[in-house]
Amino acid sequence: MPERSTRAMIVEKADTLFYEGGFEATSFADIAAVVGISRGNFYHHFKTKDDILDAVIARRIEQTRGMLALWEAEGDGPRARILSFIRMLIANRAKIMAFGCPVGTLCSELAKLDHGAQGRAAEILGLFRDWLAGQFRALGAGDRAEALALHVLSWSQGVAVMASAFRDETFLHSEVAGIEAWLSTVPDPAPLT
Amino acid sequence: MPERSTRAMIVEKADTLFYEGGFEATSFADIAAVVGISRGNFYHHFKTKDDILDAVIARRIEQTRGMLALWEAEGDGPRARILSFIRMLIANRAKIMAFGCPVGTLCSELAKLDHGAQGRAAEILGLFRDWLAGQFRALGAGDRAEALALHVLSWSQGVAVMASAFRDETFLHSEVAGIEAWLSTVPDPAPLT
DNA sequence: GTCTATAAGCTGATAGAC
DNA sequence: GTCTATCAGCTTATAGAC
Repeated sequence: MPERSTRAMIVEKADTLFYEGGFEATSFADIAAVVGISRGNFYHHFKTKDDILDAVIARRIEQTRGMLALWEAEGDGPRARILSFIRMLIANRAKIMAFGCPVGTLCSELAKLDHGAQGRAAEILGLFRDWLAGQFRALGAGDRAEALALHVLSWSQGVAVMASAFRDETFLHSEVAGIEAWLSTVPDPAPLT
Repeated sequence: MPERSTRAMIVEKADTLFYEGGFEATSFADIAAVVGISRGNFYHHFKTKDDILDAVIARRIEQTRGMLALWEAEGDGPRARILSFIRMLIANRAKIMAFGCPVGTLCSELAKLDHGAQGRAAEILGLFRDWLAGQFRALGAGDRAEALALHVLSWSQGVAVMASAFRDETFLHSEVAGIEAWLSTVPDPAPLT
């Protein structure tokens, strides 16, 4: 299936370019140049730029599902699984300091563009929220599981924004340590939220 | 000074458009249409689009300084002053849910564009950080004042990203309540950070 | 200080040869 | 399935009349 290969390559490169340069600022010419095809050929695979965005979001949803399933399978208990999520901030720190969180920044950009795909992009955050809520439930958080999940997700989004604004790796590490310390108090965290 | 008036109007309208639609997606034509001048006239006041961005950032820095000075003058003690900052999230909730935080989203966009003004935009966050750190010092936080300031700033950035991604006002209110509850434990906050 | 007219280049998108 | 050639429209930016 040579067709699927080229198409998959376009989506993969577009994903990276949308992340590192933004959706609107990335042109067909940019993607075509990286993939190594002509602009004309492009339209054999995708009719509009929005179609590429849809494919990129679908790819990210699929990859997120795969990652969550992996953490679910490999993590030794819910606390360790939540740590897998938090430590993404460390594992991807170079890219996060340069470009922020791929999902958070895409949601922000699409919101400003008043783009119809904004809701679908937010679904990726929803996958993390639901998975994290499941882990907190397993920790005995009960009704507060979803609020705790949103809190961790929100905290990590804030860290990503700040780390990229200030390009400050020390801050990133100390906030991750803060999240981990907070997590050790769950399911009975102090005053929060 | 009729010149300054037109120039000031351009900066004011550009500020709003950059916030609500993004810097790159906003064209000279968009700004000119809102201000009510021709595109040609535009270049009498600003030579390049980057010049407008510089002016917008300078305006935001000035307005932030003014706001911080007001909170400083009117706030009844450091705890009340920090609450003034936190409650911006509530006061501006409609715009935050639609477009995120004006400063955080601008920093994120400029980072992706690899724009030279990114550092200047981050200075606005720096103003908040330094002011908050001063308040935490006044609360007796000592050496941890700056870390606590960054934590509040980061927390509020995360809330802004999540509130706009999910368009969820309930979440926004409950996180603000969480920040306030956490603040009441300072200068001796639990496990944190 | 504001306007119209215009330039050169990039944008997303199309048509049609191979 | 990939290419070249082309389109209309928009972009930032300039020149020059009033």
